[in-house]
Amino acid sequence: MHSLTEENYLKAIYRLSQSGNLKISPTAIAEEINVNAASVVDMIKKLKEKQLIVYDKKLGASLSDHGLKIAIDIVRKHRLWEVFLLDKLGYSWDVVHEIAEQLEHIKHEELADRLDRFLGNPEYDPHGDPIPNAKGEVPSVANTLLSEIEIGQSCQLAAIKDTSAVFLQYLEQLSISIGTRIKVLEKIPFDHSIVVQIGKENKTTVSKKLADSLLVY
Amino acid sequence: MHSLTEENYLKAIYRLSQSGNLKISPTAIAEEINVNAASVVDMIKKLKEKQLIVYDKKLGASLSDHGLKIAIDIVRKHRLWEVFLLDKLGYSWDVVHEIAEQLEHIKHEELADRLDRFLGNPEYDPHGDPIPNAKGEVPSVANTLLSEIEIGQSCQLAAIKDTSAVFLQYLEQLSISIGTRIKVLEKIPFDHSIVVQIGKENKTTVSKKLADSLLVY
DNA sequence: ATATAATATTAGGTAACTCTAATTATATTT
DNA sequence: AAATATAATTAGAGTTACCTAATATTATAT
Repeated sequence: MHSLTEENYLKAIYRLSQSGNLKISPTAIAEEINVNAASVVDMIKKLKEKQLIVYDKKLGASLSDHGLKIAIDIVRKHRLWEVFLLDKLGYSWDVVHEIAEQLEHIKHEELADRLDRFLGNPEYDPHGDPIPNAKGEVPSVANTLLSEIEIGQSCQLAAIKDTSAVFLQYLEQLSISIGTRIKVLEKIPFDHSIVVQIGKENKTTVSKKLADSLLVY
Repeated sequence: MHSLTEENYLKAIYRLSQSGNLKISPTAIAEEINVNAASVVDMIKKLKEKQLIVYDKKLGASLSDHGLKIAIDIVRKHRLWEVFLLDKLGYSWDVVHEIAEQLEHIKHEELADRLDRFLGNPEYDPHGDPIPNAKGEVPSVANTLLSEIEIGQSCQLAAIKDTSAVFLQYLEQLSISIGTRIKVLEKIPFDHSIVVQIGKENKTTVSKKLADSLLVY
């Protein structure tokens, strides 16, 4: 069996690889989970011995088949619990993540499947992230940023690239949630700010940084 | 903050005191949570320093006000999660306990209250144990054993005193669950076995040991 | 190509929780 | 009351996961 800490390292490596990180270095992992790089080196050694990852100083770390399976399983549970907390317990977007960080480590073979069925087999979590199915297959995901949408075009929010509380609270303030229709009205050359219309609301200006955190289709 | 391990020790002390244990000794705690008595002595020292328990070699351990509050909170969460697992996820009686052992340690102020509301504010868990409310008040509980019921009398199962899988599976086999009506038909002097009628079924003989594990009203 | 900066690694240590074995204290028998 | 059994405690050590500080390696810039 693998410990909670091991699971968190595997998840971190998975997330880094998903966000297109070419080389997953000890420092990158250290930043991801807020530990010292020296600790990461220790854990890399351990996970390598357990054959959950492959590590090469040049190429960085990557998950083995077994490691990937575990990581996807954690992510699946994390996202299912998020749906539960939001849909069933009425939690708000921005709190859900930290509780799911704890719930994802609850162990029981049937648990994820039962939860999945209970929630109506959702494909995406409250942040728009795809929920892997029981086989570990991951639904496809939008890969266009709001910042890439042309002037005059409309799109819908599919997912977000940041889950920090400040970010989620700001989205709430802007009345933006998954599925919200956004029309790009103008792009400011000076700082790449974008003037948008959110749903049926009046127009607002959002920063490049925000537009780079929103995935749309 | 208190660790998962500390919570488990507090819960153990609470459970021992609830089951009418006069003196809660290191050995008693050690047996309750399957650790070595020497480890318990260490932890007692720690919990005493944190003022979560009071300990006296003669009188044994007991919870302080603060310790009691924490213990009741854990028990509350444990039992609410049990209801969730049984009612919502369709788990069977005998599995529910071990998963709730993990879930009870999930931390978030509002969690227990939200779960409670979602489940419809249940007063008893699947084993018939009372669920403390948000204020820490514990609903009253039956305290008559099936073995104490007179011949000819009927009663209903209120709660059980054992949560082991073998016990729960045997109950299931006998079609006994919380609320089941049981009539005492005969008592065998030789070994104190009891002949009972379970619900509308034919009569069955159950051992003294079983009759001592069933709380009725 | 060398100096400088950044990263990776090793060495040594700490905290939490566990254990076994040895010791001391308390009960129970005889 | 002495002998014996049981329980409580202390001492010493192991494991996991973390840290800091020192060193080695690799990349970047001049």
